[in-house]
Amino acid sequence: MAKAPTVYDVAERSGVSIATVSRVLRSPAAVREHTRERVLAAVTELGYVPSAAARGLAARRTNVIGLFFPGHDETVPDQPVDSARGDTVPIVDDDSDTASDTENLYFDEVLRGAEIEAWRRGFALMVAAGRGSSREALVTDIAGRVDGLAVLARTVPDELLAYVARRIPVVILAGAQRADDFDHVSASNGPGMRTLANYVLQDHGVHDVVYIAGPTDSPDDAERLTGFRNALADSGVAERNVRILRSDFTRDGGRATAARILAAERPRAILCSNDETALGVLDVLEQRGIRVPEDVLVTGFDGITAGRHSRPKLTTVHQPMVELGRAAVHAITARLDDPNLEPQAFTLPVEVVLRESCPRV
Amino acid sequence: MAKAPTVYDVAERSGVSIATVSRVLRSPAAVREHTRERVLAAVTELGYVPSAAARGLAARRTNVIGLFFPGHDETVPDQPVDSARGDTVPIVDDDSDTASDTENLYFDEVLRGAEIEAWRRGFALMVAAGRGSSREALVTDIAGRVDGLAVLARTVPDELLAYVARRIPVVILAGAQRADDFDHVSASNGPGMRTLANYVLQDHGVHDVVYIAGPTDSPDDAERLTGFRNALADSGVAERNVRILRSDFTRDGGRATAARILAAERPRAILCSNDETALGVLDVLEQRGIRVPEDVLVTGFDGITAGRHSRPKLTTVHQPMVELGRAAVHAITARLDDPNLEPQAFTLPVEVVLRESCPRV
DNA sequence: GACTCGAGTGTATGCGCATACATTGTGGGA
DNA sequence: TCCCACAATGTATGCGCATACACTCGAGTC
Repeated sequence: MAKAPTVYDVAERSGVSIATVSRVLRSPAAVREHTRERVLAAVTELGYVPSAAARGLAARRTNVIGLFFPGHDETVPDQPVDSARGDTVPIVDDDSDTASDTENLYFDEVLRGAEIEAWRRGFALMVAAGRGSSREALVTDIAGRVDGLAVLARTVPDELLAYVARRIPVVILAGAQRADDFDHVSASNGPGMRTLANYVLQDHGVHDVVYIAGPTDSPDDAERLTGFRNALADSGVAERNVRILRSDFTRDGGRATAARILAAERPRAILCSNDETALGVLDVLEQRGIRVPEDVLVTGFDGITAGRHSRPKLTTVHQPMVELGRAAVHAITARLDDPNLEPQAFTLPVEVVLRESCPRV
Repeated sequence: MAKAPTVYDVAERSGVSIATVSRVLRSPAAVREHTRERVLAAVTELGYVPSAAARGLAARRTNVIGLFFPGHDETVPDQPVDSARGDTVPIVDDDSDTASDTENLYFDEVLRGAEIEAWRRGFALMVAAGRGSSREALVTDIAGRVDGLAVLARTVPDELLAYVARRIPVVILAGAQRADDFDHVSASNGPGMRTLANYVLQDHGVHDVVYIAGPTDSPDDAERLTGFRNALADSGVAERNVRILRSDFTRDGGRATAARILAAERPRAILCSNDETALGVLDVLEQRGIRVPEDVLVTGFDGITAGRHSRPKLTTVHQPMVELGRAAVHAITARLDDPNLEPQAFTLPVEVVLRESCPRV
């Protein structure tokens, strides 16, 4: 790596001042064509690459947006990376680990959306995982590098967000719409669940229903539960005639809860507040030879990929994850354009996706 | 957003010089504890967040690593992001699009590995998708922001990489080990396929085999094909006794190729150079009532998640994608530490994963 | 008691760029 | 013909930080 050329080198080589070089790069229209060509030629010859640090310093903005997502360091070994030794290739049996492909996929799509939208608006995207230790250091480190920050809900403690939000716009992604000063982007959890539940209660005419809620600290879950209750009201079903249980959003939790449910009288439908729970329920039902959807209807929420491949395929409410990422970036840029905006809440539309576990009637 | 405080503000407030403030943040041990505490108190009170741009400029390094991956703008609409209008939730039928979860997942895991390793080494991670248009602008834009760049193979034209590589280390991820000046990180494609093919040829004793290769411009594919040929030699099978066809790495391509294969005499095994192709083959076999593995063995390569959920589950060679990401960052940091290193090639170990489509004998 | 030495801190400078302002050149209107 | 407006370019400055170097001061050293 030779020492990187600077505007000064380019200016000297093309016989202009550094201001002109800068203008060629930032506002080409302000420079005569002849001059511009000479400068660009020098740029290419020297292999000039503008320093984003210097530009950021001078322009007082970095044109970078940060995206914070939940951490995962537990799962990766601390060992150094090694090359293969020799050509030995082990042969192992099925490695199915259903745990790993849920949140990942969710995040992957959010990232995709954020990246696309950021690029369209002329920003680069920086990513970081929220980690258990020294989270604070990470957050301020990232905060110093970006013009705005999107944070997956509950990845970062509130007081830390507040600290960062004193300097740059912060948007909270896919959590609750809380009454705080942050911008929020999320999906219509309540209406989604309400529509799906009404489909079961009315179109399928099934009133004998169990609802499996998620952890109490999840704001999404609270909204979904409310949606379910609204559906009960819509359909004229008294809440005391249905069971509402709590699980923990995991597949294992779904299995355990399904076992509890089946210990009593078997319901005609089990509505789950997320897909993983529903997959766990399906596991238990299949294992006991209970047919889905003939004996029991099952539904989830989220639209994770695994639900498309389950047996039977899972009916669910699909969240627009790519759009969530895009909306987050949109919210940040909107606030950068006008810092005095009132705190905003974007609620993105969802879709009920009917598959085998609760088919179209 | 109030104007961000700087080292000068912190220095003034805590009654020290800016040099001391800087030292408290960068090398705390060099400052007396009493002083340090005063400075840190001022930092907190003012909500000081160091400017990465200024630091990067002064220190001549950004502590950011860039990750370039294949683009995907085609799939996302250009419309602005809207909030939900009212609470209308559409109800749609199954939306299965098998296309979307392959490369994504692959990239997601690479990203995960890169992010983890970067963080461990004190770097932030910036991501960008290689896009059709104005790729050049994007690349140099990112290049100016980072200390090193990891690029998914064939995302960026070679001459552009060469341009960037004049300034910062560039590592090519998961492509061929080409004879160029870049560092390379990839998986043992050849040995992986060789081992899997030998398992079919020897352990299963199946010699009546068709091999479906991928596109000719894929270096990974070339390595896999070589691995297959080595296995033929290992097992004493003449190449003229097997068929080698070419497809395009897609599920649709797999379907079409399977149809071609079945037009002639049906083989006992079909080895595919990637998982998607294999999934397409499975589609056709199931549709024609041909049993897998009883009638035909099928294998893939990559270890994508969809292969764990297929019917039957797909035997494959699993690439360590998280490790690829980590290794890429490792390679970059190694070169930053010692720019005079010879070009390196990391080849990461793979695993043959036996599932239903070609079970353990 | 003068001297050395090192720990702790301050002063001054430059990193590479954007940009306000100054300067020069050019054509059109009076 | 002279002046002015505007286009094109140059000059000078500061963005916020890291760091080389200078400086101070107190504890040893002899």
